[in-house]
Amino acid sequence: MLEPDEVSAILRLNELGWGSKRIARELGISRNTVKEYIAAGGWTPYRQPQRKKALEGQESWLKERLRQHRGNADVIRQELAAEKGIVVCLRTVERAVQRYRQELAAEARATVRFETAPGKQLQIDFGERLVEIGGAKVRVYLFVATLGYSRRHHVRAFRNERQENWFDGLESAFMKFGGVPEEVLFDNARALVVEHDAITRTVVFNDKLSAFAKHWGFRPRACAPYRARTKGKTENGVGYVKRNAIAGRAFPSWDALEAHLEAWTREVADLRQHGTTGEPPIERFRRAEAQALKPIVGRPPFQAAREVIRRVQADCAVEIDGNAYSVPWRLIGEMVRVMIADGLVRIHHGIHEVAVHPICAGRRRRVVDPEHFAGLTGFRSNRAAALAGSSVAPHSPALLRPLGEYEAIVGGGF
DNA sequence: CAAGGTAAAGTCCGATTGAC
DNA sequence: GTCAATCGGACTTTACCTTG
Repeated sequence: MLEPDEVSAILRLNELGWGSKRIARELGISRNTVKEYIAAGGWTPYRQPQRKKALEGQESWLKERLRQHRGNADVIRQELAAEKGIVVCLRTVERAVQRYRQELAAEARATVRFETAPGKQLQIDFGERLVEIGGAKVRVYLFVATLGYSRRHHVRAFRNERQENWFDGLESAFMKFGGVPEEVLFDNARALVVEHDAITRTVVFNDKLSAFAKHWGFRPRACAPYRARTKGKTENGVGYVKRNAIAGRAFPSWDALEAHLEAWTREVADLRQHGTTGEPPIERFRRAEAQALKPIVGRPPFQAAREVIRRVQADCAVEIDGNAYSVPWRLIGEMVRVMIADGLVRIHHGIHEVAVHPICAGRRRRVVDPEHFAGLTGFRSNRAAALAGSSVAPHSPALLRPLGEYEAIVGGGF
């Protein structure tokens, strides 16, 4: 590649009538080169090698995946191979996405700097902690919901991290705040995630949560595990509760713990001068967030579509919300799936629906289908046989109710 | 065509960071 | 604290271009 002034020298000499051979000799370059530049009529910039870029045309795809995978280039490399059949080394992907990193980092900073809009987001976290209750160390699962704008907390204590407790906690938060936010951000939501792909880092919520979210009208979001905990969050809700409300305290009973959490939220957490907002959460909530939440007036609780697993008790029934619902007596001791929806309690054993009852509103009631006791006439003879020392059927029911009650039921039903 | 130049791709390695 | 994942700098190889 010649410099522009060398090329202009060629052209000048050519204009003077010099032959290409002479010019080449004079300038110490090849005749081919002289002829080429004369033909071209001047200096041409060096034509870049037309080497194909391995990731040519993938710019927007890369950008999107980079965002999706929170900056993990190796994941993108794997997806490139799997989805597009483009096999390149990690470094190549690194270089390709590098320019997008800055953009994403700037966005991340921006989302930290700019506060969440009122009513926009509720952040949920479950944390466990040993708490002294009644003199014993008890494992307590703390459910903490924090409104993004006002930073107002709602705290509940549970004995486990089961799905129904997530729902219970959320519903109680909606009740307390008097509304539903646009989205709910789940941190560490093991009980609610069906699929958590470690490679692609995608999260699939289970159907139940989807239904719950639809029922209440919020959008569920999983907090990405990638560095989300440390970046941007100045205060972790559960950590704050653990340090400030629980640490160093002992409680005489579970009820006392719950009462304390409630009072602490009201008298301490709601009133504190928040480090970032510089305002007590309760004031900020009343000023702007309360009216920004979607009202819940007239919405029934989600239990309209609940599902629980129960073991059939020895009295031929399963207990749901303090009431007992009968099932066929042969299922005593078996695990059954109970679906509570549309005013009905539907009980499944395996794939078979074995009982349907209307939901009982009260407490300590028994809802009985006499059919479930059909065949119990053999019960007395079994029992008599057992008493006589003969073999007993494996599922021979050990009924807790007085025999007379069953007889009355069976007699009344037939 | 061979030699040499350029830019992209690939390789290696140390530093950093998060999980434990 | 260790360990592993990840990133980016420095270097090497490869692909494509120009020149002699």
